[in-house]
Amino acid sequence: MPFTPGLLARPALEVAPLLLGAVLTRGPVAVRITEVEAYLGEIDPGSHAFRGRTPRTETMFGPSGHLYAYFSYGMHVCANVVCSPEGEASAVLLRAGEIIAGVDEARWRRPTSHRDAALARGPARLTKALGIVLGDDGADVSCAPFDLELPTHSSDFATGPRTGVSGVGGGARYPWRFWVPGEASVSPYRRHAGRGS
DNA sequence: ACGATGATAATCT
DNA sequence: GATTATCATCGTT
Repeated sequence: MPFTPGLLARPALEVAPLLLGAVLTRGPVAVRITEVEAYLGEIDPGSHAFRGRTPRTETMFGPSGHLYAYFSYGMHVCANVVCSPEGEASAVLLRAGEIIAGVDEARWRRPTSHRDAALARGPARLTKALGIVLGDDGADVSCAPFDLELPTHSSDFATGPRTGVSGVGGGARYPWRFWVPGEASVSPYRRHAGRGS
């Protein structure tokens, strides 16, 4: 029994700090999570689920403990851990982590990364290093090839504005990014949120 | 170190 | 047809 499933059946804002320091395994590769973002679904303008249930966001409305994987910017896959009971769309985006097992495999998948600290620094890099693909959407994180180990006690963490979220959902209004201070694998803060003009 | 830009396709309007 | 929860690369300080 890797963890108590009930722990994830709570709002994303409560689950997010629990996932810092957690270890997510997929096959031979494992990462220790160091940076996440909370998305609260229908009340959150920055969430995919803000405008209700669609085919893409279906798993976000499903039971907690499953993976919400989506395709982004034409070439990237990002992964969330679904939170809250079934029917409530709430999830935590895995933004960065440190590879602690299967480093060789991760290096092979990410040949452009020349430092190990950058192997899983960024949401799309993390999924690439773990080998998560769009087909993993809806997978149970407690079943093979996945495994999730939550830390026994929560570690220190910092919070700040979410990255890459444009419009009302971004900025200081929703400081729902959580990270482990002083971690080399945490992505640098980007202030520029929107594009154009 | 930092900022601008192109790549590239699913999803939604 | 517009938008996007991004990354790598190339330019300038």
